Amino acid sequence: MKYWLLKTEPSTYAWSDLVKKKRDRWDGIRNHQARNNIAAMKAGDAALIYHSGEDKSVFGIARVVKAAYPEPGADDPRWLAVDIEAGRALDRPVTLAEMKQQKSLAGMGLLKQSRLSVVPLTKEEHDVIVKLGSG
DNA sequence: GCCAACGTTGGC
DNA sequence: GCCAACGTTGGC
Repeated sequence: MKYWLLKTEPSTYAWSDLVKKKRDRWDGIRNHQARNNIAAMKAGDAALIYHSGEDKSVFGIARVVKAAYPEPGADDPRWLAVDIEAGRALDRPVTLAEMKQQKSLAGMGLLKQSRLSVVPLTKEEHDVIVKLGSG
Protein backbone atom coordinates (compact mmCIF):
# COMPACT_ATOMS: atom_id res chain seq x y z
CA MET A 1 0.00 0.00 0.00
CA LYS A 2 1.26 3.43 -0.98
CA TYR A 3 0.55 6.93 0.27
CA TRP A 4 -0.06 10.06 -1.78
CA LEU A 5 -0.89 13.70 -1.52
CA LEU A 6 -3.26 15.15 -4.09
CA LYS A 7 -3.28 18.89 -4.53
CA THR A 8 -6.29 20.84 -5.69
CA GLU A 9 -7.35 24.44 -6.03
CA PRO A 10 -10.37 24.63 -3.71
CA SER A 11 -12.24 27.12 -5.87
CA THR A 12 -12.10 24.55 -8.66
CA TYR A 13 -12.56 21.31 -6.76
CA ALA A 14 -12.46 21.01 -3.00
CA TRP A 15 -12.45 18.25 -0.42
CA SER A 16 -16.10 19.12 0.27
CA ASP A 17 -16.93 18.38 -3.36
CA LEU A 18 -15.43 14.92 -3.03
CA VAL A 19 -17.36 14.35 0.19
CA LYS A 20 -20.62 15.29 -1.56
CA LYS A 21 -19.95 12.94 -4.42
CA LYS A 22 -18.46 10.27 -2.16
CA ARG A 23 -16.60 8.79 -5.08
CA ASP A 24 -15.18 10.65 -8.04
CA ARG A 25 -12.65 10.63 -10.83
CA TRP A 26 -9.40 12.50 -10.20
CA ASP A 27 -8.47 13.80 -13.61
CA GLY A 28 -7.11 16.75 -15.54
CA ILE A 29 -3.49 16.01 -14.67
CA ARG A 30 -1.38 17.55 -17.43
CA ASN A 31 2.10 17.22 -16.07
CA HIS A 32 4.35 14.31 -16.90
CA GLN A 33 5.83 13.84 -13.48
CA ALA A 34 2.40 13.95 -11.86
CA ARG A 35 1.17 11.49 -14.47
CA ASN A 36 3.98 9.11 -13.61
CA ASN A 37 2.89 9.27 -10.00
CA ILE A 38 -0.74 8.69 -10.97
CA ALA A 39 0.38 5.64 -12.92
CA ALA A 40 1.76 4.11 -9.74
CA MET A 41 -1.50 4.48 -7.79
CA LYS A 42 -3.36 1.31 -6.91
CA ALA A 43 -6.73 0.55 -5.38
CA GLY A 44 -6.41 0.69 -1.61
CA ASP A 45 -3.74 3.39 -1.54
CA ALA A 46 -4.34 6.35 0.74
CA ALA A 47 -4.37 9.91 -0.59
CA LEU A 48 -4.37 13.06 1.50
CA ILE A 49 -6.29 15.91 -0.09
CA TYR A 50 -4.49 19.26 0.03
CA HIS A 51 -5.93 22.64 -0.91
CA SER A 52 -3.58 25.14 -2.55
CA GLY A 53 -4.34 28.85 -2.81
CA GLU A 54 -6.24 30.41 0.08
CA ASP A 55 -6.37 27.34 2.31
CA LYS A 56 -2.94 25.77 1.93
CA SER A 57 -3.96 22.89 4.19
CA VAL A 58 -4.60 19.15 4.16
CA PHE A 59 -8.31 18.55 4.73
CA GLY A 60 -9.03 14.87 4.52
CA ILE A 61 -8.13 11.34 3.64
CA ALA A 62 -9.27 9.64 0.47
CA ARG A 63 -8.83 6.12 -0.75
CA VAL A 64 -7.93 5.04 -4.25
CA VAL A 65 -10.71 2.75 -5.48
CA LYS A 66 -9.62 2.30 -9.08
CA ALA A 67 -6.05 2.24 -10.31
CA ALA A 68 -4.81 4.50 -13.10
CA TYR A 69 -6.62 4.30 -16.44
CA PRO A 70 -6.61 6.50 -19.54
CA GLU A 71 -8.60 9.64 -18.90
CA PRO A 72 -11.81 9.57 -20.92
CA GLY A 73 -12.01 12.37 -23.43
CA ALA A 74 -8.40 13.48 -23.05
CA ASP A 75 -6.78 14.67 -26.26
CA ASP A 76 -3.89 12.29 -25.66
CA PRO A 77 -4.65 8.74 -24.45
CA ARG A 78 -1.51 8.77 -22.34
CA TRP A 79 -3.08 11.08 -19.78
CA LEU A 80 -4.30 9.11 -16.80
CA ALA A 81 -6.95 9.37 -14.13
CA VAL A 82 -7.78 7.43 -10.98
CA ASP A 83 -11.01 7.04 -9.04
CA ILE A 84 -10.96 7.96 -5.38
CA GLU A 85 -13.44 7.81 -2.56
CA ALA A 86 -13.77 10.24 0.32
CA GLY A 87 -12.63 8.80 3.63
CA ARG A 88 -12.73 10.76 6.84
CA ALA A 89 -12.00 14.44 7.21
CA LEU A 90 -9.16 15.38 9.51
CA ASP A 91 -10.42 16.70 12.85
CA ARG A 92 -8.81 19.95 11.83
CA PRO A 93 -6.94 20.98 8.66
CA VAL A 94 -3.16 20.76 8.77
CA THR A 95 -1.60 23.91 7.35
CA LEU A 96 1.41 24.17 5.09
CA ALA A 97 3.12 26.32 7.73
CA GLU A 98 2.70 23.53 10.29
CA MET A 99 4.08 20.94 7.94
CA LYS A 100 7.09 23.13 7.22
CA GLN A 101 7.83 23.23 10.93
CA GLN A 102 8.01 19.47 11.17
CA LYS A 103 11.53 18.19 10.80
CA SER A 104 10.15 14.79 9.83
CA LEU A 105 8.45 16.35 6.81
CA ALA A 106 11.45 18.27 5.53
CA GLY A 107 11.99 15.83 2.69
CA MET A 108 8.37 15.73 1.62
CA GLY A 109 7.71 16.16 -2.09
CA LEU A 110 5.14 18.88 -1.54
CA LEU A 111 7.68 21.10 0.15
CA LYS A 112 10.43 20.43 -2.33
CA GLN A 113 8.36 20.82 -5.46
CA SER A 114 5.35 22.93 -4.72
CA ARG A 115 3.99 22.84 -8.26
CA LEU A 116 3.68 19.08 -8.49
CA SER A 117 0.01 18.14 -8.09
CA VAL A 118 0.44 14.44 -7.28
CA VAL A 119 3.09 13.78 -4.67
CA PRO A 120 4.19 10.47 -3.16
CA LEU A 121 4.38 10.33 0.64
CA THR A 122 6.19 7.86 2.83
CA LYS A 123 4.09 6.09 5.44
CA GLU A 124 5.90 8.15 8.06
CA GLU A 125 5.04 11.44 6.34
CA HIS A 126 1.42 10.35 5.97
CA ASP A 127 1.21 9.35 9.61
CA VAL A 128 2.75 12.60 10.84
CA ILE A 129 0.23 14.68 8.89
CA VAL A 130 -2.73 12.58 10.02
CA LYS A 131 -1.56 12.81 13.61
CA LEU A 132 -1.23 16.59 13.38
CA GLY A 133 -4.82 16.72 12.17
CA SER A 134 -6.15 14.51 14.96
CA GLY A 135 -7.71 15.56 18.22
C1' DG B 1 19.28 20.82 -30.32
C1' DC B 2 19.62 25.25 -28.02
C1' DC B 3 17.70 29.06 -25.83
C1' DA B 4 14.86 33.19 -25.20
C1' DA B 5 10.22 34.48 -24.45
C1' DC B 6 6.14 33.59 -22.49
C1' DG B 7 2.45 31.29 -19.69
C1' DT B 8 1.03 28.91 -15.43
C1' DT B 9 1.14 27.55 -10.70
C1' DG B 10 1.42 28.55 -6.11
C1' DG B 11 3.59 30.58 -2.03
C1' DC B 12 4.50 34.88 0.20
C1' DG C 1 1.01 42.20 -6.57
C1' DC C 2 5.29 39.99 -6.86
C1' DC C 3 8.43 36.42 -7.66
C1' DA C 4 10.41 31.67 -8.08
C1' DA C 5 10.04 27.43 -10.35
C1' DC C 6 8.73 25.04 -14.15
C1' DG C 7 6.74 23.82 -18.60
C1' DT C 8 5.89 25.04 -23.39
C1' DT C 9 6.57 27.26 -27.67
C1' DG C 10 8.93 28.90 -31.51
C1' DG C 11 12.91 31.00 -33.91
C1' DC C 12 17.34 29.90 -35.31
